[in-house]
Formats: sequence, structure tokens, C-alpha cells
Amino acid sequence: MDEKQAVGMFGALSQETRLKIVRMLVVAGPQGMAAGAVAEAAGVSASNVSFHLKELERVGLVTATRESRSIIYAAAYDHLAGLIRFLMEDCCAGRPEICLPATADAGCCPSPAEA
Amino acid sequence: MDEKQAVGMFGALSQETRLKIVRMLVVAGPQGMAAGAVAEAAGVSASNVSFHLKELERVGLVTATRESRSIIYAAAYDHLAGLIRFLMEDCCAGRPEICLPATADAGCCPSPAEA
DNA sequence: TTGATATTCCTATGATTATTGAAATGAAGC
DNA sequence: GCTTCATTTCAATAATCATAGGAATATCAA
Repeated sequence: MDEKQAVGMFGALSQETRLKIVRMLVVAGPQGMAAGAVAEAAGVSASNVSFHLKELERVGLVTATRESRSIIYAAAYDHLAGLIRFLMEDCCAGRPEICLPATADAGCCPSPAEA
Repeated sequence: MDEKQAVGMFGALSQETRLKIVRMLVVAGPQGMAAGAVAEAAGVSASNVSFHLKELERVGLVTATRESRSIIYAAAYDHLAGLIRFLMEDCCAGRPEICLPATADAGCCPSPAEA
């Protein structure tokens, strides 16, 4: 992950519809959702969701695979992880006590206490 | 953290200079850096760094405190953590094995293996 | 107060981006 | 081959944002 990639990804996430889409796909899991289902769930037009999905795919936040008539979009978990890692890189050099709460408890990571 | 806040934060991070600044401040730790030092390190003009620092402060990614003649900017670790949590929210509902790598190993979080 | 330093405000300009609807493409079933 | 369905492309418009330089403000030292 380099700076330009990260800027592109953050830019993709800095738009209400796209952020909503990514969060939906993150919840949807690896099986993903069809473009039409995304459009309906997000409440936007087909052409508009296509526009945004393409942008998300361009920056690497989602993947697209054709499945019969539909195109299935799924969150690119590895790239999401890379983005977070990039943002917090070297945060903890010498000071894990500061950055642990910022990274560890992202909703599912077992905290040091329970681990 | 609501959607609009998150969109604002991602928007703030979607600009090369601002992303560079945030990453510098994340590394700098809670003591932060003076605006002038940030400008020099980022290689941009004083007015430009002021513009970007203000935007970062507006969305809550950095904090500003006056210290004599200088204004010290520091990363808002709690809000950064909130942003990451918001993005990955409910990712792991039922599937921690998918989302753990995306959140746990953000550069400093002890992996389950070492914990 | 005067001078020096640090930061911010103001104004203008150029560039990028979101949105829409209609038309076009690609895939599947009859 | 024709029809239907899902998605994408195209063109035009409106809105937002980055950058620069110069003026203005605030703090400290002498």
C-alpha cells in the first residue's frame, strides 16, 4: 500500500453512497451482493450505483465477479486491512499503550484482556 | 460516530498533504507537533498547511492547543479508532475469522498467535 | 511600544467530482 | 434470432475542493 493508493481509497470512502455500499458489503461477507441489490439497498439509481461501484473497484476496495446475469460485488477485506495498517503505521513505535485502543478493538478484535 | 462524521473524516484523509500530516502526527504521538514543523516536514506553504490542519481539526482527526507562540497539533487517537470501528462495524457478525486479519494486525495490535 | 515570529484569514482561479436520464452492451431463456 | 433482464456508458450540468499569495492577527522578547 503506497500513499497514492491510500488517498484513492479514502477518497472513495469519502462519499455517502460509497461509504454506505462498502459498509453493506463488509457486513455481507465474502459472498457479496449483486449490483442491483446494492442499488436497492442504498436507495440510488442503477446508473449511479454502477458509477460508484466502478470507482470502488478501481481503487481496490471491492471486487467484481460475474455470476450469470448479475455482477457480484464483495468487500476486499485484505485491502481494507492494508488501508488501516497504512494509516496507523509506526503509531506504536515504543508506545503500544497509545495505539492499541485505536486499532485492536475494531468491533471484533479480541482485546488483550480477553485474549 | 455517525455516517456524516465518517464521510467528513475520510474526505479529510483523501488528500495527499492531509494524509501525510495525519500519518506524521500518528507517529509523533500525543505530544504532537507545531504547525510550522508540520509545514516544513510536509513541504508545503504555511498558509496551505494552516488550511489543511484546520480541515483536519474540523472533522475531528486532530486537536489543536496553543503553546506559547506555536499551536501544537496532535492526532486524535480516539476518533481515529472510532472511524476504523465504524468502517468495520458488524463485519464479524458470525465470522470473526474473516475480519480479524483486517482489524487486528494494524501494525501494533498483538495477533491472537502472540497474545 | 517596537520588532520579530507563528499562524490564520481572504480572494480568486483551476480542477475534480456527483448526479441524472437515455441509450447501449452483455448474458440467459424461449 | 428475439426478448428480457442486469449493468454499464455517454453527455451535460452543478457543486465542491486545492492551491497560491498577500494581508491580518496573536504572542513573545527587548
